[in-house]
Amino acid sequence: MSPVSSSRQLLREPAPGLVPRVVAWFEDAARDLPWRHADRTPWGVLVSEVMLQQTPVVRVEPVWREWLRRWPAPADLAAAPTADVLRAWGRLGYPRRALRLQDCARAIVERHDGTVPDDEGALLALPGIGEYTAAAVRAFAFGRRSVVVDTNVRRVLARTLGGTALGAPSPTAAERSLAADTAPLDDATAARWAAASMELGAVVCTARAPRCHACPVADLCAWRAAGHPPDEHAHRRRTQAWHGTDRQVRGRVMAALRAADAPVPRALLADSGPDPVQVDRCLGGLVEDGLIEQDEAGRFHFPA
DNA sequence: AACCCGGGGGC
DNA sequence: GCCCCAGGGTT
Repeated sequence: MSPVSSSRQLLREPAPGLVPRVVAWFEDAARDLPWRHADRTPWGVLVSEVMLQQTPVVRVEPVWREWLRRWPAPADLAAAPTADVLRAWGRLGYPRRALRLQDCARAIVERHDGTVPDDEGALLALPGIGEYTAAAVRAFAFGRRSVVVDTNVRRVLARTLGGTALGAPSPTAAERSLAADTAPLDDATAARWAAASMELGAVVCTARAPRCHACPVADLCAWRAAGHPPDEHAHRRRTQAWHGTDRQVRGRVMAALRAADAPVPRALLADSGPDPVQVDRCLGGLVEDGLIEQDEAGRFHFPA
């Protein structure tokens, strides 16, 4: 590296040492996850990223394995009965993701000849692929530079560089800018940094009980240096209600249909919630979302 | 920007 | 019981 590019790098880098040390730590500490194996495919990476949206790794892994066994390529999922797709999704949660993943597979077949695109714009245009997932697929499937800003990266940067316990309640332009400035310029290192910073947040720099003693950059962490001040946005974070909500009722309906091998009459779904009006509202919503259908006899089932 | 959308496990 | 989790889509 020339002196000129070296000084540029140093000036650009918010905290000298952060990136190389986290990347070096990752070389040893990386969890052995199937979508990281050498024989991974872009499709497998994409599927993992969609499943990992709001669902922890330990619950995704077995479903991912079975999923890739059954539908190893986008064309396979595109051709599958939607009922099979929703059953295979199981209890990962947010089942609309399963519908979007199948729509995504169909779009890949139609627009890209069955091959996962490596272009960020093309990825973003696919159903269920947002800013984070497009960047992640580019980095992890294709080894390309992209700025990955997930909840882990936001927390790691907030702590090490910002000196705060957590990021803002929702991602800000300042956070994206900081992440962009932190990401190395070359493809290979940027892709490693993306994976490494996420991993650090997932297993060491965790939200609840961070393991600072095991952190490769504890000595340069601004949050640790400041004495671990509490989250200044705590009063603004709303924890989502669960008991008695439509989401809980919808989940019970989906679980009942997964357990059934034939269309289910409305009467057998009554215990999905205490309030019949709410149950009907949720059934209507699930139909609206394309997650369930109603036959001539009024019984509910998954789409064919 | 705010809201909706599952489900489970750690503490 | 509370909080968090490799977010996306809609309004």
